[in-house]
Amino acid sequence: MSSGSITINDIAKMLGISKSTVSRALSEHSDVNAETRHKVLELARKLNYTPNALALNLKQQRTNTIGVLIPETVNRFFAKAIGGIQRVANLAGYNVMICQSDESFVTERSNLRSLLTAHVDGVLVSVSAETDRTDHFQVLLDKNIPIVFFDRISEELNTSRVYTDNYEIAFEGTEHLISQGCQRIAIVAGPQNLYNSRNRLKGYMDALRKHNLPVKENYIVQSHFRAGSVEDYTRDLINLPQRPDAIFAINDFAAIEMMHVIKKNGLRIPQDIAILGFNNETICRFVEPALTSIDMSAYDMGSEAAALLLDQIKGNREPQKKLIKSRLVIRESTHLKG
Amino acid sequence: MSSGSITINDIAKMLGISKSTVSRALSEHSDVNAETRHKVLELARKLNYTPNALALNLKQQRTNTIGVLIPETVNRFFAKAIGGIQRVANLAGYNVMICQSDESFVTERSNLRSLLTAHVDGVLVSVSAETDRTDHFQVLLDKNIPIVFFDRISEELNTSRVYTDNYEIAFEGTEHLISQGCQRIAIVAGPQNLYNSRNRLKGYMDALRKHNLPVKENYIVQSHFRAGSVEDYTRDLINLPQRPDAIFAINDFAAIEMMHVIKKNGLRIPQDIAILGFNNETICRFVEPALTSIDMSAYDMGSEAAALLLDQIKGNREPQKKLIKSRLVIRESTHLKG
DNA sequence: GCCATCTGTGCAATCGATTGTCCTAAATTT
DNA sequence: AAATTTAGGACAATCGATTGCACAGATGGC
Repeated sequence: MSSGSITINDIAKMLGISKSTVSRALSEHSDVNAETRHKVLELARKLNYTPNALALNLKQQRTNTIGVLIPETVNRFFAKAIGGIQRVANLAGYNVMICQSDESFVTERSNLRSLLTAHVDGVLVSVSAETDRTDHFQVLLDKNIPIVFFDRISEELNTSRVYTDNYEIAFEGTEHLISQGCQRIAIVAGPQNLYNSRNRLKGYMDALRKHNLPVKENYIVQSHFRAGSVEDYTRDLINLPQRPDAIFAINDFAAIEMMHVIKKNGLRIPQDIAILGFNNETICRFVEPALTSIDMSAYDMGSEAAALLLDQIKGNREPQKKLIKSRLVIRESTHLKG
Repeated sequence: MSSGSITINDIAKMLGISKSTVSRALSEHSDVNAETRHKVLELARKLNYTPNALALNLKQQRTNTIGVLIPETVNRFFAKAIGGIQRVANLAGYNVMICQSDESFVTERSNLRSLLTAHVDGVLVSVSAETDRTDHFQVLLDKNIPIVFFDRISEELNTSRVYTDNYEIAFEGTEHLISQGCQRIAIVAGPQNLYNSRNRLKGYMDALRKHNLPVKENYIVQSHFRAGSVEDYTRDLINLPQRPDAIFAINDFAAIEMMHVIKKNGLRIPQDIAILGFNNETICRFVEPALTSIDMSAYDMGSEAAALLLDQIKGNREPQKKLIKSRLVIRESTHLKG
C-alpha cells in the first residue's frame, strides 16, 4: 500500500494462497489449477493490478528502456529521427531516454555514464561534433549493452549501424553543380573528425577531379555546426579574388542564411552563385529561389536504428549495417540550364 | 557478478564484514569505525563500485527520472524547451524520459500510462491539440506524482504551471498591425480546446474591438497545427471579396509558406498584406521580407518548468504559477509606417 | 495393497540496496 | 571491582517480483 498500488502479495493474502501461486497464475505458463488461476485473474483485474516495474527491473536486470544519445534536439534531423525511434520502441514496449551532447565530447561521455547508471537495455548514438575517439563506448560494450550508431557513426567499433551514402550524394550533388556549368564550387565542410564530414568532402573532391576541376584550399570552409559564423564565412567566400560560382552548404538553414547574405551583396542566385543545401527541410520550397537540397529520411534512419537495436537486445548478436539512401532534390537555387 | 558489476555484498565478503556495515560506511552518516570505513571506501574506489540504481529504485520507490510529455519534437518550440528541461534535470541528477503525443489524445493518454509504469518521479506536460479533458492526468495526481504543465497548460487542474501571456501578446501584435494602418486583419487560430489558442484569439478580438474594427467570421481560420493545409487557407483568404490587409499566422513556418503563396499570387508584403508570425525562429531574419514575429523563450519555459517540477518532487507541495513573458519582434513583414 | 507418478501449491532464495534492532566487548562511572 | 554506558557491527526484514525445490495428496500400475 506504500505507493498506493496493490501487489502480488496483497492478492495472495486476500485469496489465502501463496504469492508464488499468484505469480504463476498471472504468468500463465505454469501448472496452476484452473479454478485458482481464474480467481487470481479475476481479482487482479478487479483491483486493477499492474506488476511493479521497479521490482521486475531489479529481478530481471533490465528496464525495457533504450537510451538515445544525440547532439541536439533542435537539430531538425535528430528531432525527426527521434520520432522514428519512439514509434518503433513504443510498439515494442520500450521507453526512450534521451540525452543531448550539445556537440560536446565531455557531455557525451557524461551522458553515457547516466544511461549506464539508468541500466538502459541498449543505446542509440549519433556522435558529437567533437568526438574523435571511442573508448567511452567500449565501457558499454564490455557490459554487453548493445549500441547502434546512426547517421554520425563510429567506424572503429564493430556495432550495428545505420548510415547514409554521404560520399555518393556529395559526389552527385557536386556533379549536378558542374552539369549546370559551375566551375568554381566551394563547400562548407563539417568537422573532419566526423566520418560523414570526411566522406562528404571526399565525394566533393572526387567529383571535381573527375571533371578536371582544381580542388582549391580556399574553396573549402570548415564549420562546426554552430550558428553565428555563417555570415562571416559567406562574406569571405564572395570576396575571394576568384569568386565561387556555387556553394555546397552544410545544411539548409545555413544555406538560407547564405542566400540572404549573398543577395544583400547584390549577387543573384543561381546566376552569380548557385546554392546547394542539405536535409531538404520543408522550407526549401518556400524560400526564393527555392533551395536545391539533399533528402535524408531522418525518420526512417531513426526507426531502422531502433529496429536494429531491439534485434541486438533480443540476443541477435550479429551486428548489421544498414544503408539509407539519400536523394538529390533539384530546385531553382541550382537551376541554370535545361 | 551477474551483470559484471560489483555489489555491496562483494565488498563485504572481501573484507569479511557484513553488508550493512559496508552500506553505512559508504553512506557516511552512521557510526562506523574510522579504520573500517577507510578500508571500505578504499576498496570501493579500487573496484570502481557504483550502487545499483535498480535496487535503489525498488527500495526507495523512486527513479530519479522525470517524464516529459509533449506534442512533437519536430516542433521547434518543444525541441528548444527540451534543452532547458534537460539542463536543469541533469544538473539535479535526474534523467529525462520523453514521450510524444503526436497531437493525439489517445497517444497522450497511452504515453501517460507508460510514464506511470516506468515510475517517473514527476511529469512535465504540454497537452496535445486534441486534448479537451483532464481525467487522464488525475490518475497521476491520485498517486501523488507531481505534474507541471508548460505552454499548453490545463487550467482545470491545480498544479504548477509555466505559461505565456498569449492574450496580451496577441493583443499587442494585433494593435501593432492596426498601428501600421491595417484595417482588415485575419488570424489563423489554433484548436479552441487549447487554453493558449482561445486566449490568443481573445486578445486579437479585443484589440480589434478596442479600435472599433469589426470582428469578421471569415477572417478567422481554424488550424490544427498540421502542415499541408496552409496553401489552401491562404488562397481562401486572399480570394475573399474583402481581401485582408494583414494576417496573424499560427507560427513562423506557416507564415513563411503563406508569404510564398501570397507572392506567387502577385501580391506584395507588407504593402498588400502584412504578415505576423509566431515563435521568432532564427530564419525570420533571413526570409524576404524579414518576418515580424513573437519571441517565446522556449528554453526558459523548459528550464523553469523543470525547476518547478523538481520543487514539487522534493516535497514543496504548493503549486506555483510562473508567467514567462513573450515579446513582439518587429521586422519588415509588418513595416508600413514610420 | 504397495510403490511410483503426477498435480498443485507453498517455502525460501534471489535481485542489491537500506535500516531498525540487538548483541558483544570495551570504556567509563561510582 | 561491579555496574552502566557506548561504540561498532551483525542479523534480518523490506521493497515486489520470479523460480527451483520440496512436499502433500490423488491417481494409477502391477
